[in-house]
Amino acid sequence: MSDTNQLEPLVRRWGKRCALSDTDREAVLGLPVTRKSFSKDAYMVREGQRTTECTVLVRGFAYRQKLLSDGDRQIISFHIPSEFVDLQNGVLETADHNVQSLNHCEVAAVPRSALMDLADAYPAIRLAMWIDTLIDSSVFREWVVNVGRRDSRARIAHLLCELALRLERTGAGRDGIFNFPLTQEQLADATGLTAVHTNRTLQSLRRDNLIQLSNGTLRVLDWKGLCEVGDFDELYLHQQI
Amino acid sequence: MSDTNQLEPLVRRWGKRCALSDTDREAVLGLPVTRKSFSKDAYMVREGQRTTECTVLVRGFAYRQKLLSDGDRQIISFHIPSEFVDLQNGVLETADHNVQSLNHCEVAAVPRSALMDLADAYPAIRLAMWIDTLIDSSVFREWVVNVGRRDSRARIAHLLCELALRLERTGAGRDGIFNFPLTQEQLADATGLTAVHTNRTLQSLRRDNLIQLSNGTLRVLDWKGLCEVGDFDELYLHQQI
DNA sequence: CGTTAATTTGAGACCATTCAATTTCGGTGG
DNA sequence: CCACCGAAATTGAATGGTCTCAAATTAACG
Repeated sequence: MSDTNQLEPLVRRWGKRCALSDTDREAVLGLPVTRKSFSKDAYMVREGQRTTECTVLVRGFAYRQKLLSDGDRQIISFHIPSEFVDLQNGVLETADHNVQSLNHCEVAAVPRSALMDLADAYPAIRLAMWIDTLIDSSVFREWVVNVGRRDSRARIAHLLCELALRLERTGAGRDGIFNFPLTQEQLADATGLTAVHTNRTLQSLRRDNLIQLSNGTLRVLDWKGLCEVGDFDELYLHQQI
Repeated sequence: MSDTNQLEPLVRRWGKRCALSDTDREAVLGLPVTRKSFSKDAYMVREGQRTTECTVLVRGFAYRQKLLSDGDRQIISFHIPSEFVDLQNGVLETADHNVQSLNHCEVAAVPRSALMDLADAYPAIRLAMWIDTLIDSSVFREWVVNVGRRDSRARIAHLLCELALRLERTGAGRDGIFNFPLTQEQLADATGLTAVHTNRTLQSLRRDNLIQLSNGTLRVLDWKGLCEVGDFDELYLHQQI
């Protein structure tokens, strides 16, 4: 874990999607990176900031959020290791939202210019990057639907389906059991509900033997049932596997 | 209007953002396009479809939407002339949502392969395309916030602010007066409300002398006031002008 | 083992929904 | 030009899902 390249998981993930040549691979692994760690709830990116680098999550979870003028918060996405938390900041000049660590995080920060030079020089990498941002975009669209048109049970169920599937696909869980460090308040901020109602909704899902959730562990007891309740269709994740 | 190139508005819009050389410009204008028209409420793209082309809106309005299993609809974005309604379909294999015309539309359809070849050959154009998709993405994020955390007055006000600003920026309105063909049901589907409550909310905004809205015409009477109510900050549109 | 964060519970209030009926608007044909 | 029609907008009243506010319980952590 220690001295292997921080960007190895990224290359592995991209490699599943696009055919990467050895040259491509080495170009990515040769990127200048700064290792950083963030303690729980730290700000990794702030809205309004000029963009100077992009951040690959190596260990831990992160989330994007926006604050309203009245202090309310809406979480916009969650991120797991091997994902960029702010790839759009390689292209856009100003960050339009905040990124926070969910727990202790290790990241690799890549200077914006180096990343863009890489994209210009390597078509396959550029494509992988573009696809990353486009899948992000698709997830945001699904979240608009989730908070816009689903009731509380469906919202929570849908979010759990998404996270469970993404965790499983990256090997971060087995048999429907996952390390799941989200608080109920964070689940609430991601689904547009209050923490209190999120609590009652989780109880309702537990009562129906769809999930177990406690001590930072999520157990999906009934995947089909949970998908049903959450109106979940994984098409939007574009996981061509 | 008739025989000038359909893609002229697209080139003009991109030119404001990135420096395009004459070669760039001509390359775009030389794209093979199919002109199509759609009558009101026609489907331009369907979820699940294999992607074969991308569509530039030349005249009329369009919107993206997803349907839930119970038939409910969530509108995800609106589009005005000179914008692609589905640029991500140049890269992703499968459409993950529907696109519908709002009124009579004229569009230019560009084959996916031609568009991607262009992107590979012309760095400036590729960047313009990437930025387009990234701004889309930023708008989706803001919509997550809008439907997730704002009350009905703020949701409607915010949506009106966004559309008014985008229309004004493309020269499709002056002095806060816009051609605005959205029905209240469509406003409702975009904000996650019911048509009935949207109606009452609009009345409330009218009562406060913030807007007039009737006969397909929107008049913004108090821009600052409307921004205030909608908690609107245009940063997310990334309009570097 | 104390202290704070996170979860859970209860009761009442409220914003938005539902359902149904009515009115207005826009377009069409006689 | 008026009568007609369906779509869109408007209104009312009752219902309900979610919120608010507070307090109590449990879990996490140094």
